[in-house]
Amino acid sequence: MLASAQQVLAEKGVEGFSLRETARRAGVSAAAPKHHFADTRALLTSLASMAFRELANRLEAADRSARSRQNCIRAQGVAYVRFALDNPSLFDLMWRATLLDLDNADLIFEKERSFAVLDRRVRGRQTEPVSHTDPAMAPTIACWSLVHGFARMALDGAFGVGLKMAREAAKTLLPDVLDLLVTRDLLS
Amino acid sequence: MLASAQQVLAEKGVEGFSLRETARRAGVSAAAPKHHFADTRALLTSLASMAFRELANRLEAADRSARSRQNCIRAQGVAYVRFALDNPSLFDLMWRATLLDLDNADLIFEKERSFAVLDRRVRGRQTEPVSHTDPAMAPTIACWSLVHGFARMALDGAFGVGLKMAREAAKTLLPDVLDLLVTRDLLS
DNA sequence: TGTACATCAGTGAACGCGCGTTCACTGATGTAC
DNA sequence: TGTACATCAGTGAACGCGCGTTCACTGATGTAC
Repeated sequence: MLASAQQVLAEKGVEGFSLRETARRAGVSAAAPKHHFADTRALLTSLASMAFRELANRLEAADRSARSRQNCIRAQGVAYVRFALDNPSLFDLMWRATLLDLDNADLIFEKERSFAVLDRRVRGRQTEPVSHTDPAMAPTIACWSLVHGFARMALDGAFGVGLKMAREAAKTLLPDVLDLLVTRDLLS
Repeated sequence: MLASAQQVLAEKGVEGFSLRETARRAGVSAAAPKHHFADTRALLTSLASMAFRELANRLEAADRSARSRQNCIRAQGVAYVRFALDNPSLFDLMWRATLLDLDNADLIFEKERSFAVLDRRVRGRQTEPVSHTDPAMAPTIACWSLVHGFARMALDGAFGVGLKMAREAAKTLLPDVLDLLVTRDLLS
């Protein structure tokens, strides 16, 4: 069921997603999904949770792959954008608040985990986790915003239409952008 | 017609938008819009063009309102996020490549104009405009990404669900984030 | 100044579409005694 | 070991919904002569 849903999402995008198509893909009648998911929202929330889990894992792996703090942050940025470009529809879904059950414990947990990976590297381990809106979070928010905005713009065709051009632009542009970020030469 | 469309978009969001509802709002039959717009895409593209024009105007006004380069950039960032939070659905639409006619001359012109306002201030007037994917654009891309990402996350509920909380978070968090950007102390 | 005609925004009924959802049902699997 | 019953995923037909689109039409406005 979840596998079919992922297929449909990847092919049709968030807009084109439907329970019926998912059931069809799973080779099952239109009414069958009701036995497993109350509604589309519940199903999509499951997918989003899985996506955040995968993202957190990738960020952690990237973080482990580098030594210096700067390189760790750089690696996380690259991993973040790659995840987005590898899973455009899923990445879309993860941020569509209106389609998800934001109170879902799993979703909250994995989302928070993703965020914590970057936060730990940016603000350091010494500081206790605080609310996202605490002024102390500004550096982490800034980093996340930068990378998130880059990923979104790439996906939305700001660097050329189509995934292929987005990937190309990311390859040539993202390293420079991250360099500016970590070397603090953003505005020279 | 365009005014009704804007109303419907604001109320129902990009997903809930429909030609029929727009016609209803305009007090006109369902078939009437066909005389003015070939399809939904054409209508939405018009709305997006207007939105980019407005955004460009606001960025220009913000830029004029400050003196130093740092303050100009800061002001543009605030104006960008305010525009997004003032027009959530419209801001959504502006970046929905699948729903727009990306070849539309008006749309391209106004989008490019918006981008140029920031670029002129970040890279300076001396440099000729180049392709968005040129490595020389990295500083502008970085700034735009940061602000764009912040706006998107605020709208997507990363700082709390609902527009009210998003606005509050923007008020307390954005100045700090922009400070980090313009003082180059992003990673201390 | 008057007549004939073209243009064109809007009408209202009808169409097929895919959607989520309902409902009584079937049939396999597991469990209590 | 065998029988009776509960559970539950899946069926397939039917429902109403809002959607975009079509079609022949009406009626006002503008224009050529």
